[in-house]
Amino acid sequence: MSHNLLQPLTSVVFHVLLALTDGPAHGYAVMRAVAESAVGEPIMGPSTVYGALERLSRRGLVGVSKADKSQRKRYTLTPAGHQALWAEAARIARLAELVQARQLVPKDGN
Amino acid sequence: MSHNLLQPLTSVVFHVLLALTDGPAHGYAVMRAVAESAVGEPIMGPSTVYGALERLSRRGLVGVSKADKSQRKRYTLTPAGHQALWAEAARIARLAELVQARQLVPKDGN
DNA sequence: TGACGGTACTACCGTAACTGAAATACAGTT
DNA sequence: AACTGTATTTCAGTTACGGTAGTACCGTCA
Repeated sequence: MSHNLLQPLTSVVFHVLLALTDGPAHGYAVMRAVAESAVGEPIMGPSTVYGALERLSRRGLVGVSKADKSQRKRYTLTPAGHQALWAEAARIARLAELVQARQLVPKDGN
Repeated sequence: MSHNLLQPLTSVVFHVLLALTDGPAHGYAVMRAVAESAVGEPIMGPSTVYGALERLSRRGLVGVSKADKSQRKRYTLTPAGHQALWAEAARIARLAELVQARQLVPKDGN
């Protein structure tokens, strides 16, 4: 139960959460992971990724903690975050099916 | 060629374009189709759907024409719109694969 | 005929989210 | 000391979404 009212996730948010499934990481590492998993989509600058991380922590989908004495922060996927990502994955799977059902073709030429 | 810089599409936009693959329709019909294909997602009111239609027509992804003497408008999927939907479908398929690769599980219990 | 419900669209406004550009800071190399 | 790469922050701008509400037209049924 408890339908997250956070659906659907935006692209940045999705990629950020996905990146954190590999384990905790600091922002810059998340940024690189996102850049990698979001190839083909418009490039997301620092403000986009860090902004998403901040909003996600406010919502409790990721946890933050100061890593060491450095300026770094450590971001972790919370259970709620994992759950939200899972829900989004399910949504995406549904969309993929919808598309299949329409037998969409890639616009003749090209 | 000509990578649409419109990626990724928002949920409303996706569902609106998808609805129009069945052929031209007027706004209210699109609204109902969207409500149907977007079950599980937060309900989209008139302003959301009509707003999306307006933005899409400005971008040339849908065409508009006054249907008959009534207040109705007829919305059509343009080639560009079809192409954008196709691109989004491809993106979604990629995301689905990404998720699979992580072997994401639905949060133990539940 | 006049109230009512369903169709069809429009207007307005607040808010949250994204994005670009740029600044800061620190570490290691050359 | 200059430079490159890591790591984060700030700020300002735009857009889009979503709520609420209002207009208008049509058929029907009492």
